[in-house]
Amino acid sequence: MNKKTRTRFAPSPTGYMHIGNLRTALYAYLFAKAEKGDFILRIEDTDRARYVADAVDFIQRTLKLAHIIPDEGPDIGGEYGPYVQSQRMDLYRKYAEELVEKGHAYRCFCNPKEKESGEGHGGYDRACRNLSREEIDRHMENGTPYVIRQKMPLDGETSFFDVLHGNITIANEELEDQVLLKSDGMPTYNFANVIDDHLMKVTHIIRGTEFITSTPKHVLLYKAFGWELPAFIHLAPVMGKNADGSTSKLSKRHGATSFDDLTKMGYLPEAITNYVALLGWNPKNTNQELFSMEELISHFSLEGLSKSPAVFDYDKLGWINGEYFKAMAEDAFAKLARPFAGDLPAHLEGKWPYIAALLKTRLTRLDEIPAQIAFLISMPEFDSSLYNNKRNKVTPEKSLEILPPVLELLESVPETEWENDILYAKLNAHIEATGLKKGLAMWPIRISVAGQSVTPGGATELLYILGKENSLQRMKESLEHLKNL
RNA sequence: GGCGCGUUGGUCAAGUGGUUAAGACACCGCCCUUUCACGGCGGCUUCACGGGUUCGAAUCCCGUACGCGUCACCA
Repeated sequence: MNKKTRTRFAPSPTGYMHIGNLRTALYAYLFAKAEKGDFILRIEDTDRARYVADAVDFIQRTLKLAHIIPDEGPDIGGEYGPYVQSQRMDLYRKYAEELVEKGHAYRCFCNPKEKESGEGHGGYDRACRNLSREEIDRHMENGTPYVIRQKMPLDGETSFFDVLHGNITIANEELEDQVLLKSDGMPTYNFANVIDDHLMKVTHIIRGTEFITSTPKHVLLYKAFGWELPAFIHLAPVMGKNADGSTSKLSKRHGATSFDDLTKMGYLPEAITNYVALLGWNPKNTNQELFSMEELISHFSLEGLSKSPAVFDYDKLGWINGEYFKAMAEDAFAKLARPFAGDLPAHLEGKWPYIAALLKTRLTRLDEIPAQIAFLISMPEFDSSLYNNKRNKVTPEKSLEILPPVLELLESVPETEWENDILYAKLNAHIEATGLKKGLAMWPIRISVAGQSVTPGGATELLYILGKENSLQRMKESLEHLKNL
């Protein structure tokens, strides 16, 4: 029987879930679940200087929102805890000492500030490899601060197999004697990572491509301990598009790049996850693009991962988000969208479900709502050129003929019958009686009450939303403007 | 600069020696239509370049260019 698949997401606590990190977490999660394995969350907080309070909490909340659920982690526990590296310091020291004992590492008492500039890795660090027993003891007795460095082979090469990239080989002389244990007793990423992945029985390491060149160092560590190597999967970065058309690794200057930012703009967590999954991965044997988390899991495979960078595209995210809106039930959408509409006058508040239904198929994200409904709250200034419409052969002059009788008709409609269907039926009857084209008559009506050419909903829908009094008032004022041309 | 990784349309991408080189977003056009949207139909634009190998190459090999990563007591 094969070993149970175990993957992990190992962020440092920065209080910010970059979309690239989220994607890494998602792939690790999807793979683990596709293989019926475990996904674990581990916090890599070994850099005291960069620690951000509450960041762990933030990470957990974000993963939960994105439906990426760890099987083991800081708040969940598990067999291989603790899952926060700062709580595992004794472990790292023990293993570092073991390496020193075996001759794969050594204490280095050099002060980095003394490092000669421009000499590459050949200078200060390796000198300590040859310290005599007496010199080491003397330093220890004096309490000289030290770090533990990995003793790299000086020749030969180290290679490893990457699932995406195949065999990768790097000459050992390129590898410097990296620090394993810092002078404050904390391990470095490159050390803690190996220890924890082994101890936590991680079988597949899924992480960013920035770690590809340090992987040989990790491999050497595994070998020094005599541990079995996990599988490596190095993901290409997520890029952002720059103003000049070039691309670079997605960062804040490209706009919203955190999961949090995106949800605040009105992208659904499910839509974000769906889109992000497709940014660098494609399912085999299907052109499907809309996936629930369950479908993502059932379709996921490492073969679908792309090894070249992918550019984050807000247009496509918007399309997917829109598809999610369309798939929603009307009442659920109305409820979800309401907070984005801001304060509404009472007469609009009551009609929110109706308004939301019209908005549902027209949105790419929820924060577009205020701009879409602003005209309902107050009549915009508009130019009479809006009465021109070539398809329906409408002109301002024509409108001036059409509007007065319509106004008269609408005034006769009782408040109680002021509903879309009734209004439509009455207007339609009038239109047929006068021999007008439907589009020709509806256009000026809509413009006269909306003051803009593009609106959510047609003429009668807007009349209904605005209400009789408001509609007629707007129409009268518009008519006055038209007469004064 | 050394080393490593990458390169199919504007973007995401399928493709694993023989295809009219899928599909999606965006864009454009048409249809539908009480505007827009939705929906339907159609169009535009691609294998970075140069050499090989082969009957045949987007697919294999070698260069070149470009991009990215890395060279920390950061992860």
